Amino acid sequence: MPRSPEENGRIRQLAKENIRVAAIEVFIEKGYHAASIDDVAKRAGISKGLLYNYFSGKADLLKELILSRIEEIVHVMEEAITKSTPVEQLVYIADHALLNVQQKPNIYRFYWHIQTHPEADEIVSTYCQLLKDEMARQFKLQVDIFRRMGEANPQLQSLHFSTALHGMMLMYSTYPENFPLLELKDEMLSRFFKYIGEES
Amino acid sequence: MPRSPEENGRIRQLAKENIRVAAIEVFIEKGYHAASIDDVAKRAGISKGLLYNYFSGKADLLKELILSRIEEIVHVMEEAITKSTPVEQLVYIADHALLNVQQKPNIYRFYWHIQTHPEADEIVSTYCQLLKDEMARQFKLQVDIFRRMGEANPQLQSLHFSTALHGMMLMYSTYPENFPLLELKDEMLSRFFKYIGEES
Amino acid sequence: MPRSPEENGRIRQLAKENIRVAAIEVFIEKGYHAASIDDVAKRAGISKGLLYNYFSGKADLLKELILSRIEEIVHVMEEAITKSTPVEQLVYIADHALLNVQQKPNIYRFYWHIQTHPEADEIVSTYCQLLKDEMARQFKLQVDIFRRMGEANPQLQSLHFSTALHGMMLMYSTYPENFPLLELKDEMLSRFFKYIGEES
Amino acid sequence: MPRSPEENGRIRQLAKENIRVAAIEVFIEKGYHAASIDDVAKRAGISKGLLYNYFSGKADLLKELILSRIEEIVHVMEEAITKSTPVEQLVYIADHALLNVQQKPNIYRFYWHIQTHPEADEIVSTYCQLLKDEMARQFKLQVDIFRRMGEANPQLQSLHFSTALHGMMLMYSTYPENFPLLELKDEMLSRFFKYIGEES
DNA sequence: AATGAATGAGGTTTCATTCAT
DNA sequence: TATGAATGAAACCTCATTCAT
Repeated sequence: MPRSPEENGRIRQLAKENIRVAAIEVFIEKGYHAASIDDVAKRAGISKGLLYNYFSGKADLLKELILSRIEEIVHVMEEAITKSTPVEQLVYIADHALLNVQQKPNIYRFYWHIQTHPEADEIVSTYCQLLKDEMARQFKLQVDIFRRMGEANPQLQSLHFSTALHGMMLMYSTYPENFPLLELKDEMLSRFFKYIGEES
Repeated sequence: MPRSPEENGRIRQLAKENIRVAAIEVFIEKGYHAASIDDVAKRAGISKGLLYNYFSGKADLLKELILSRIEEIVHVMEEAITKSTPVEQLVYIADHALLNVQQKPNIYRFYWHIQTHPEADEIVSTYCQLLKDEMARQFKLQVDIFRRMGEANPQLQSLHFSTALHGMMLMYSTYPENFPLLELKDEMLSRFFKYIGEES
Repeated sequence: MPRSPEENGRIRQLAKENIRVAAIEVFIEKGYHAASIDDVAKRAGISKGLLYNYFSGKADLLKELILSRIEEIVHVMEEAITKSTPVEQLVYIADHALLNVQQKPNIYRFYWHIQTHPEADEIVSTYCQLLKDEMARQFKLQVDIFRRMGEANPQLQSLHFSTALHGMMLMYSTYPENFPLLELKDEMLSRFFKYIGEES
Repeated sequence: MPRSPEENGRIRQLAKENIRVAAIEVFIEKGYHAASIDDVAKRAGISKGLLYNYFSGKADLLKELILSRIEEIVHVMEEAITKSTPVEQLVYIADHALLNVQQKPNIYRFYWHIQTHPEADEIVSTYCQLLKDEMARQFKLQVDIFRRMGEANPQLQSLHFSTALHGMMLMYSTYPENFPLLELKDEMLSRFFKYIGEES
């Protein structure tokens, strides 16, 4: 008696998730290019063949990871703009970004790594561009926040804010030991808002 | 009439430099992993075999590039500390860093990429660590500069300065189009030093 | 209410026939080697697993197709010898062969292809040999027909007849466009029998 | 001291020829699709890698074989039309074709095999088409010969001639044992020309 | 010093076949 | 009877590296 289609669908979803988790682990450890499909399959505890049942290749695997990443990014911004004041919105963005890099520095590092890599592979290139585009879109929203704060040059302020944030994230993810992330955040926010955030 | 040993050494150095230049070009275009030795040799206008005469392998090539990079970094700091005041020293550091990323964004990008994911073997990993170590050493020197400025928390200020700088460099090298690098630098420096740099 | 054994057998036969039809279609389109079991199963509208319920593998599938082909060939000759005169018998053979290649040039092509290159394993090779043997047996029967016509060298005449026929079939199946199959047949038959066939 | 470019060129030509010979042997034995690159390399006594140094893949290998085949075909027709009378020209064509199939039945079989195969591979498809095209072009030249003989329907006569010839070649190459090739040829030529060829 | 022919390990991908359900 | 998830062997291809010349 065959499995029901729903049961099969469930199995597929679990298997794909399992592979995605394995893939990001391996990609983080070895880098996307140095990682082999076999590495990923072994980590996921399955055969290479099965991996190809779910993903059409290494590029497809990366594509799906990037799409997930994009969703996360979108989600954060959506949450941020529900806050009531511009300052709170920016603080939320900063908090979230730093919390994220603190909890998973390697993931932040990995996506930046991917984004800074010259890409021979058409498909990967395309999806990396999507990620860049989404970050650009998010940046525009952040400019709006600064505009609502009445800044004279919201574009520049927003850029300043983002570079400061990414600078921290980058350095934290590269040198996570003894990095005074919270102090630095407070320092930065106080410079921006003459105000010291007391939240997490 | 055989060449003198010194002459031979000089020729050898020129040949190696030629290959190094070709290598970084190719690595930047394709990425270290995707670049082939043959690509590098062709770019340098020599045969694969001859390349192996100068470098013991692909990893060795990358190693030497990293060592060159370290030398550059050391050199910049050495220049910086010849300036007479701490502010001038920091301004020199910032100017130099930004000028550098502006002229060769891909080189900055490439080394950061390499540094955050030593995709190659053990030996490259070791030399990447050297690069990190050098950057850490340089950071300590920068802390001293801030200390000489009489800052209460020179460590934090220095970190703040570096993160801001690297944030800019990172974002500029990723999105070079329409990036107001100089404006942003002025904005940053003015916040740091209540002062707007009028240099280059 | 369980089905009777006969009913089961009949259903099984229908299922196998369905798969056979799908298989020859796919084999003709992609070639035996390039065709996948999954292609065949999809074309038949069933799952891979079920296909293995009816056929023990890809080679077995081809084997059964060859056996069907042999049956067809036997059948044609059986029909032919019911005709009353040798000439009618030969005309029937020629008509049938050419009608067949005209309607299904690809099938003729496929079996000739298979026969001239048993690309598969031992077992398929064996069954290809059966097909060759059957064609040899049929050839002998055709020699008898020529003998009954009183030909001095029936063997040679029969061979001449067959080569002419297969030459036409081969060329028609390879270049089906604008091929004057019927004219050519008339030309050939008239040379053989001083007679022009007026049938379809 | 490096080899001179000419020496290298010579080595390359020898190596390519060696591989071509190995390839056609293996393709004949196993069929193009069932043959693996490794089979060919082993037969040629070289590594897979070297094979890829000379040919960009299996399809490229076949391409070159087909191009050689086309050259041969062109050459035969060029020779034929140097003969003084149409009959001599046709006799030359027939003799040459049959001599060829007699000496290398497998090669004739192989190229027909290739030509009758549905081809997924774009490049192979293209070059097979070239072969077909060349055969079509040659056919036109043959029609001219029949026209010069004053035939009422040279097109049909030429087609008849070709189908008869290919029929023989096909059957001989499939059943080489005890095949009365020469007798059959004489039979055919005498029917065409009321004349029995006394040559080779 | 200089070449590129040659190797072989390792990577990606496909697919016939098995098997739990 | 029926499904498709799962396997693994084998195919194609690339490229760092070696070596005869």
